[in-house]
Amino acid sequence: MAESMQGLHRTHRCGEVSQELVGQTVTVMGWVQKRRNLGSLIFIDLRDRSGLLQLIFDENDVGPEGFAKAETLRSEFVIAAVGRVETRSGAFNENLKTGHLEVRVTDLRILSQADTPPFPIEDDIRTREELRLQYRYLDLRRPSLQRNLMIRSQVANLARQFMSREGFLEIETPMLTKSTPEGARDYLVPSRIHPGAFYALPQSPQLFKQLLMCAGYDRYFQIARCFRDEDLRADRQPDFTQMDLEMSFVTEEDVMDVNERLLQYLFREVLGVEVTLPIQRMPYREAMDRFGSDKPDVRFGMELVNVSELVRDCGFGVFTSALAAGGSVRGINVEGQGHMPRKKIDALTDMAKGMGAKGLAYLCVGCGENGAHKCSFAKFMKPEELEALIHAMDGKPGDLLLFAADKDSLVFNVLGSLRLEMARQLDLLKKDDFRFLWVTEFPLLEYSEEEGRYMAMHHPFTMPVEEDLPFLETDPGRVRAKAYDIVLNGN
RNA sequence: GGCCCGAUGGCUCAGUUGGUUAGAGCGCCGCCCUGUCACGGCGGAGGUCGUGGGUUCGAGUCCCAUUCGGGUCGCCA
Repeated sequence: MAESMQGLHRTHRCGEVSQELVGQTVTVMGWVQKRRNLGSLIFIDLRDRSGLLQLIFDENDVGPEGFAKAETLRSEFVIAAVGRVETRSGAFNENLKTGHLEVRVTDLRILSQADTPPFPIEDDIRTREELRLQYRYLDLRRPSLQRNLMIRSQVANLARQFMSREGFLEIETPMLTKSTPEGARDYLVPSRIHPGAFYALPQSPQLFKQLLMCAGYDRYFQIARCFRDEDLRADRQPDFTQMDLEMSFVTEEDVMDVNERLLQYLFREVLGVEVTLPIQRMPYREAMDRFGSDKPDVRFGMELVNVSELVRDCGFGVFTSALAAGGSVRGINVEGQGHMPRKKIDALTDMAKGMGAKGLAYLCVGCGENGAHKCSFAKFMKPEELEALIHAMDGKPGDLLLFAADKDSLVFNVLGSLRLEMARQLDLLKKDDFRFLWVTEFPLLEYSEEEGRYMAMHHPFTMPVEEDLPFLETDPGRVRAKAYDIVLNGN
């Protein structure tokens, strides 16, 4: 039997009950997180989006009827409680914002009873996602999810303030549109008026923002929903939100500057993290050479080393044939991991093979008997060639050197992924370390083996770098674009 | 779409070479408890082992099919 909240008015959220309110009467409403029944004393942790607050029920304060009602409280009951704020007379709970306080309840109403939830409403649960989604309204009660959506709201709010100060207009663009030739597949919506015809949902507001610039709106931004009809990944949604902006009469520098200052502002206001400007820049070519990725995680080193020239004439066929085919041989030095068990190295090899590599060459510096090297290809190389290789990799005794030999794109992919995998295994990725990076000078075009022609690497709305214009006809793959991406910790 | 993995009480999992009555922790229910906050104590309920078929004296366990889910690759600025 649910009771009405008639006549009651909430005075505070749970997390807002503070020291200054001690002695005052408050009215709080929320969900029962936890009940601790000690017989003639009942403690309830009350939850709302602001946090937890302990309620105490004593028959002397709440009366026999109220106490009997309190005894029926269970997880996720929605209740209203009136009572006096007190400093706890028992031990404090230092894990709680309100851990020194409690509310001694004088009036309790059960606004809604609840079934036992199918999974606990708390953080760090291991319940499978399918079940959480089935009970989405329960999952969304969990503090970490509430925090995510609250931060998102805060970010949107701050971004609007910032962009407005910078002279940007927030303009909404259509959802039901014609297909735009971007990389992904469009979502289609059938048209009622034109049978057989379809609207496309926008993959981005790309065309519209360019129209707005043509029309003289000068600076535009939008917190834009985008739709891409591709298969999902753990970190990929078919519809997502992006901060979209466009500016007239500006250079790349101006665009990067606004973006940098926006990020700095958001990180400062939301996380209290100070991002130092300007953000480091790195050409695409360098990012690939050093990190094997166009979105490098620069929180740690383990950079790729090109050893192609060193091994060009060595006796190891895997290396020489890859070079003969126009590829390269590159390596990474996983410092101090030379004694990694063979099984784990094999797992890395399998990972490389999964990405299309034929194998993975390894060298454990000085980890064999009597300080010899443990190495998958030592027998194909002269000792001095091996030493030169170790020297080039800056290998010290106890280091693990991993080599990939193939065409460049594959070598980058394999070593870039192994680099990240090793960093994960060695716990090198600190969560509170924020390393921004601009990757610049992306290639304009990329050769598609599937299509048998050059295609736009990012999207077809990118201006080529002026000095590369002569290569557009002769060597299209060489043309750089005025395209730049900002990367944070490899994302 | 290819390949790999999984499905056992409400949740998360264990279950040996096929062999008595399928277990654990948490949760849930009841009784007791005035300072708990992972409360504590005692007692209890709850599972046709995803579905269908097969092998066998006997299947949670082996085989086939199927459904659902996850990962990965393809795909995706």
